[in-house]
Amino acid sequence: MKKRKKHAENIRQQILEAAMQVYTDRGIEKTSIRNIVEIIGYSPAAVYFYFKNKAEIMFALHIKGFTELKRRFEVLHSVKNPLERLKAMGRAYIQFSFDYPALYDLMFVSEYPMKHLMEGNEPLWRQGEATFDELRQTVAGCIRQGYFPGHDVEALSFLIWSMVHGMVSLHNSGRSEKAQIATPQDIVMLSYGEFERMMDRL
Amino acid sequence: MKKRKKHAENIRQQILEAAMQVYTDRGIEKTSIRNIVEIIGYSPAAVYFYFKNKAEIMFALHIKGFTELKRRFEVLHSVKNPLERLKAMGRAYIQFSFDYPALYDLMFVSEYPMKHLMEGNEPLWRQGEATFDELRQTVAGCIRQGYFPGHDVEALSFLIWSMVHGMVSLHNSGRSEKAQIATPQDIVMLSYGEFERMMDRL
DNA sequence: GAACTTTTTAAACACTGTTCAGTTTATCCA
DNA sequence: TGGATAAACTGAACAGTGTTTAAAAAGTTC
Repeated sequence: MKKRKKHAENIRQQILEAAMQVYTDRGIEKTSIRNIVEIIGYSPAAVYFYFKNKAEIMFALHIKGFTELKRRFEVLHSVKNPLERLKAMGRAYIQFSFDYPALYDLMFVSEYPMKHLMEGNEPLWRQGEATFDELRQTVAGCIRQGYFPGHDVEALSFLIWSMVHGMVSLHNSGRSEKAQIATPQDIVMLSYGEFERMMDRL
Repeated sequence: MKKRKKHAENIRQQILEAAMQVYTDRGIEKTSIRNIVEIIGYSPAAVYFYFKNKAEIMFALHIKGFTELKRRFEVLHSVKNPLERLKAMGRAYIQFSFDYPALYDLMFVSEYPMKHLMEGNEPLWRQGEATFDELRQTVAGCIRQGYFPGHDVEALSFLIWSMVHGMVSLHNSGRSEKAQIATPQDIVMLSYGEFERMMDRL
């Protein structure tokens, strides 16, 4: 019967929803198997029928993050000028990190999802690669239209990603408070503005 | 008697040395109080006579990292041209992260040391601020000599720090493997080279 | 209704950071 | 030197963690 499969998938989703709830509301420290299952009224051992281990749960959560980020990027396909689209992607990326700081951490900082990948046979970070490819395509588009002369697509793409990730993760971990201008979020936006102007003159 | 104080300081250092050993050799996961004290033959409860909690131990460890980084930066004071010094600082920063990946994580990624700061009365991240100020001074020197016209010292400094931190932390967490050129370390060095050329034309 | 399979759980294991009531050890003063 | 006082240290426990295992409950099939 396929009712079984449907039920199993249902419980799986319930576990993930509860996990997401605990994780975003109470943080990584409080995200324990026992705290997750108490929401849906199951025993701790039950989750091991649906997931291999905690790393797989965290991995599944990090995929949900990528789904949302991808959605935000797709809207920007309407921006035809590749440089403008590139800038907008950066702003969208930063805004995503402001909206979902915990999720961002899971996607781009935490060891947990990567740990799960290493446990598998092929350590391919598909979600990360797809997102990076979106960036790479846009940078390639810029170069095709004459922007960034003399720069390498691969290295430049990684540079741009590192740029925004660096700002966002320093801010996220409470390490951006030393710049004396305005709020910590502002230093991120201001510095990104500086970077946009850098790109203009690249 | 001051023999007491000396003894106490001695044990404190022994704990920190053992902690550093476990942390760098076996990773953050295995860095437990019990694993630390078994090296020096003490009971787990003993460390709470010398440290408030584990966060304080990790904080002390992260300071040792800053001491080494500062040492590497100080050598570069001999480089008189500020732009050249800035570039060299970036390379030194990256090299430091390659040499001590676990320590780097503690200094610029991990929540642990920041948690300890929050527990204190004044959450001032002195080590981070001092290092950032070194960067700020160099950037200011560049601007004084006519480099980076029209750019803001504060925002540009944060941008540069974010740039190298982003590359390094993405690489450190195993998320830089998607670029198809050479080894993961190479993509960091290549992208940084790209950034150096960007700065030249800023 | 019996046989069989899928799902769920209670209980335990080996860990973790931390606390607390004692015990041992060292220092000080008479 | 002996006894009081303070410092240093420990064993045992608490509450928590991820995970495994055997057994029980529930659902499906004949």
